[in-house]
Amino acid sequence: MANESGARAGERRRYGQYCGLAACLDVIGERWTLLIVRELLVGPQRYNELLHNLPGIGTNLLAERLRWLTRQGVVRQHPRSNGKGHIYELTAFGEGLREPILGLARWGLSVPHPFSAEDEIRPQWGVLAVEALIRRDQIPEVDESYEFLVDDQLFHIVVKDRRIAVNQAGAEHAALRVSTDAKTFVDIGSGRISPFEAVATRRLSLEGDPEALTRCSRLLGLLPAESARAS
Amino acid sequence: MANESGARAGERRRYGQYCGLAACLDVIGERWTLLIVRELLVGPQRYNELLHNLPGIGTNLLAERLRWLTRQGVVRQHPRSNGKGHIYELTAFGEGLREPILGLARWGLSVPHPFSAEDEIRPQWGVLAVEALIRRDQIPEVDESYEFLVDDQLFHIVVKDRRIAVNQAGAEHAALRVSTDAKTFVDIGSGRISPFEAVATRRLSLEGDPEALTRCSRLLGLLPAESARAS
DNA sequence: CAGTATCCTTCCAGATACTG
DNA sequence: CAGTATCTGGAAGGATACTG
Repeated sequence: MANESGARAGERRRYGQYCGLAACLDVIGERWTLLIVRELLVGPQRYNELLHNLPGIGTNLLAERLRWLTRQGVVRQHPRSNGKGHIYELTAFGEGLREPILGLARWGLSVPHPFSAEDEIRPQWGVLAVEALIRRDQIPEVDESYEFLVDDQLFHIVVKDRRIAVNQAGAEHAALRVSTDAKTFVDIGSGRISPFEAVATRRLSLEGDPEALTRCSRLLGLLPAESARAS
Repeated sequence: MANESGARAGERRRYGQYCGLAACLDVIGERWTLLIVRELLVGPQRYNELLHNLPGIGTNLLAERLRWLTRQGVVRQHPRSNGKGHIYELTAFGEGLREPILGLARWGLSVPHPFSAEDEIRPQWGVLAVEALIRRDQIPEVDESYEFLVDDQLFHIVVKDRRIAVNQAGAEHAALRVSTDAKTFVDIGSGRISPFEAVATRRLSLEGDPEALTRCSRLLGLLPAESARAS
């Protein structure tokens, strides 16, 4: 009886258009909603983790959005083994937003002046940036993996048989190990600085095969594609 | 001096996150914005056309959004040859939203009950639905084209050398000509009815090679992929 | 920890009137 | 025709205090 104001199913504002995009926005178009999905794309999280990772959201909004996304089948809430509280995760349906969201994120990185100096940052957004930047048409022919440590987030890209996977945790035998802070990471992703420049200014440290760095940079679209010569 | 309330550049609500997706949503995340971009993805339009194709938007909102998108470099406004008024079109930067938007639209079509009976519809949304449904991994090996007449919108898909293009206007030698209304079209796209069912109930008429219909349906993901047998 | 309840501000829809 | 400006009720968003 309490949630009548903001969440009565089917009565919230709709575009009322017989169009796939409008239908999509009816579900995930409200403020904050897509950012919640973004968080869950990196992995399941608890309520308070989400609250922390979405600076500015306000607890009522988060609760309302989670309720809505659960009703819509985008998010699932399941009790934790210890019996205390629950954890939120994407359903298979919600996972279907991964590609379009990565596409939007890539576009966002290409916005002329996307960020302000006071903007908040969380290391997992670096994971997202990497996923967004991967060029499916620039996959190296060498099977190898690249490990990244962004603040305290450890993850890696695996290249195998010209296929790509991004995984949490460290890689066993990484051809390249990159260590940096989240801000530098996103700056590289948005083209504000080059990976080489970041190394030179000691904002980023590298370990491993220099050739692998070139392949990795190319994979992420940070260098001109294939066989282009430096000018 | 008049637009101080809603449109002072750079002062509007931002997420304030150092993240590509947040930056993207700072630009196109507000209500109606992405639908305006959708309209312009199909082709340039004048103010009043946009007003008509975005039922419910309200003239002030449209004006404000167009001003904002122009400032952001997503939309360009250029005077028409006859000197009267101007026409709005996407910039190259705005065009960069095509893939993610098509992805969102495809996802929207997969929402359980996306539409309501009173929803408005415009034929060009059918063009968008087709673009959204194209499976890059299911391109026929036969070079041919498929023509669609959706209400009064004529367009076609060209398959050539395993590459795809969607164009306005009719095709010269279409292997398949499909004629239907926009609602049926979107219903097929969202899987509510099959193309064959639409033919059987005379909501859709076909002309051309039945084999081409199968290839085209497969290309649009309306039939199980490759060599799968009907069960 | 995981949310509700409350209060206040901002944004949006729709109507309408106005300008070049 | 192609917009811009203004107004108003109502809905959504934001901050914070509070509860099981």
